[in-house]
Amino acid sequence: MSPILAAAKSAFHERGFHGTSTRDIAARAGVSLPTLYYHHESKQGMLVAVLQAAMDAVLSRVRAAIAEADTPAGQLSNAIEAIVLHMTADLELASTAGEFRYVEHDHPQRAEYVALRTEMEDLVEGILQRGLDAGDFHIDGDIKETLRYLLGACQAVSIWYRPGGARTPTQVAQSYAATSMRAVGAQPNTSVVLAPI
Amino acid sequence: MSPILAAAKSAFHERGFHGTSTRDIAARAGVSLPTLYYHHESKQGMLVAVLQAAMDAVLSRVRAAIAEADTPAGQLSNAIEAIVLHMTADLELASTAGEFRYVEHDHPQRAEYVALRTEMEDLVEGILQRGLDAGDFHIDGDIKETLRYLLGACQAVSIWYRPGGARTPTQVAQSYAATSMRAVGAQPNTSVVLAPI
Amino acid sequence: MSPILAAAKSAFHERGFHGTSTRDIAARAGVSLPTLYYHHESKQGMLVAVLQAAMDAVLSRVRAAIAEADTPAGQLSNAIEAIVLHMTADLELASTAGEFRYVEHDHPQRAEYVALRTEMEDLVEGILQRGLDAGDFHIDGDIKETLRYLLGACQAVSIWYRPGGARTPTQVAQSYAATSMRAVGAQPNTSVVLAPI
Amino acid sequence: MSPILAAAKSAFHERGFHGTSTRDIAARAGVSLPTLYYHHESKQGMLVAVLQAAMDAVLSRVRAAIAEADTPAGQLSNAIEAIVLHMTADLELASTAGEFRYVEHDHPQRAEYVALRTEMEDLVEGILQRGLDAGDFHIDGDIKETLRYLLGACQAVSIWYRPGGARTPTQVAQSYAATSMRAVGAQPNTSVVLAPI
DNA sequence: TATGAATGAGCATTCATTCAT
DNA sequence: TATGAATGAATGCTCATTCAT
Repeated sequence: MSPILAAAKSAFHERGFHGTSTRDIAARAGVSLPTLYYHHESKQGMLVAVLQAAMDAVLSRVRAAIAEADTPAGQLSNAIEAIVLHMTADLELASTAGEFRYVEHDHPQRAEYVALRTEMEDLVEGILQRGLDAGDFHIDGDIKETLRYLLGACQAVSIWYRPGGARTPTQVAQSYAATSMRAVGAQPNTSVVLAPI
Repeated sequence: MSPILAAAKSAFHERGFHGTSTRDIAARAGVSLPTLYYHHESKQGMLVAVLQAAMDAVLSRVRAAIAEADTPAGQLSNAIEAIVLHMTADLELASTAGEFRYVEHDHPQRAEYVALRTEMEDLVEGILQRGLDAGDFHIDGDIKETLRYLLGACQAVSIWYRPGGARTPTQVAQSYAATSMRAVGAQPNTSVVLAPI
Repeated sequence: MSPILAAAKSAFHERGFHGTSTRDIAARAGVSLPTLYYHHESKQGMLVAVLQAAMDAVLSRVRAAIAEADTPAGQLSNAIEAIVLHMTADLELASTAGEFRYVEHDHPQRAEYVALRTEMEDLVEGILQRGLDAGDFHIDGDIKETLRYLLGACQAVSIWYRPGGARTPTQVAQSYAATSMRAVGAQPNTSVVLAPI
Repeated sequence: MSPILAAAKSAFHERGFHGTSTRDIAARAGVSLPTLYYHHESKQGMLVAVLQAAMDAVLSRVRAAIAEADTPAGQLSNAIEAIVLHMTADLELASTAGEFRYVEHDHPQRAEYVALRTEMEDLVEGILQRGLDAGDFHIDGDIKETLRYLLGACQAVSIWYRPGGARTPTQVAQSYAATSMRAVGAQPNTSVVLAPI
């Protein structure tokens, strides 16, 4: 990630998209204002670039995490761990996801980002579905609602987690995975532990 | 809630605090710009007023929901339902909670808001503690982590929920309550159903 | 004309629309920059307002000038005098007509301005037509081409005329009227002299 | 004319000097921005170069047009035709003359340009003077005023003329020449017809 | 000859806020 | 209570120009 995008990421994390000025970003990146525009179309373009980097990162981690297990329970546990580890590994990056709402509807890369996000949601939904079909999971209510419940809990990690706190990323990830397993009526999976990012 | 605060609430929901201009708010409220300042100290003052209204609402509902049950399981189920119903009852109001981070640290009412929020977290944490002590709940990991897991899942409702969707507020609330019960290793509570807000 | 529009008129005259900054205008008007925007939509809005004032002025003068004569020759002579007097009376105002090309095609008032301009052209063209029909005028070539020839000569006055020069506005106007009469093959009209503006 | 100057000419025609950015010019010319500065001192330098090319073109045509006739009437008619043909032959080139006002007063080539323009004006003024002396022309008012009248009418051609319209360049030129002859009280000259450029 | 990368200065416009009424 | 009018400061962005390569 370029110094400019790293600066944008950091600024968006601290102040939000609309609370961040392009001068903020330039100062953090140690470049002049016009240099920002030599490398990026607009402030919104920087946001989209950061969002895509974040989504690329989490998506590839989730894919890998799923591939490392062969039961729905193992896959869900691994996926939740991967998502939480993504959150804690780069809080600034992960937290910008909430700023997606400020991307204009007709932005060229918006649909692309949504497609990636949908792909990730579909990956987890697929696990849920297979776990239900196999009788490994037991939920009531809508499968999509359960999906949102799980992903919502994980998303919130970026709100409260601070590095150097009482719990390590690995501890948080394992705890969230175990809680998620219970939430879908499965036995907690303890066999595989993902390495911290 | 005054027309001005209702306008602010709506604007903050749609565009975020920094994305909302005072002209936005005045136009939505149908008043002139200076009228805003007759009733409120600043834009930030309007945000704080909205946040407090939201916290007052959810806190009183959660208190009432807890009082209606006498077991940790029943209380937790009711509390989750209350929180989710609060989210769905006034999406615009509930969603502004995320804008709290933009309240300046030395704002007079900031501590007050934090105290209310802490009170609500403590209420739910107390339920968890009593449920664990009684052997009704079974979690691993930190109790505060579990608390954040549950509240994070609920908070996210304001991100994806849209009125008029496939699921009614009551359905969502019951589904979230049931999932939360499983998440803490308790039997789903089906006896009490809160009325929609 | 408001101080702001007078400032804009003067600045557009000296530096052209694109060469004029809104700070130029504000400084000339003795107001702050935002005050400009309290009274006008945009820089372009100020240009349009100035253009319309100019067109209103010349159109009403031309209408009156035509009404004061009852032969095509007298009307043409008077109309040319009126146009030239308009040019010399407020050089800054008249010279902005050339900036019309920078008004965006979809500007709300653009069509309105064009309509007024067309009305003025039609007034003069009508005189030409009646003079030709009556045998008072003798041209070869297209009537519209002759119209453009006459109006083009008059328009150029704003390029070279400077107040306080060797010739008074009245002298210029009479000279232009006489030359125009010859250009359309009519006898110079010497009976009526318009008062200077 | 180099691709860069051709691009500048076209851009200045469409948007004016101040409305044209160097990026506009570079993009039209298909070169990078610094390449512009390898070939030209500044944006203003490009304007001056275009202006000189235009003046060189019209001046040589007018000189030749005058040389082809031996009476003031013939010379004036030919000169007007030459000027109008110059306008219609390269509208973009001719129309930039109006941007001369944006050349800074101390620009090295400014005086040179003014000298050429004065030479052209003097050529036509000389014709007028000789025609008056010979009793071929009859004007009232100032000779310089008549000069400006004629040149102003011609200059305006670049404002309204569009290639492919109802009238050919030759028709316009002849019509303008004939009108100009009448304007100076001379008989229209029909003997010599300049070839279109 | 050409250009990728950079920048100080400036652009039109909007910001939250105030004040006289 | 309310607002027309105003503004200092900042906004996102572009300008003409330069420099190292």
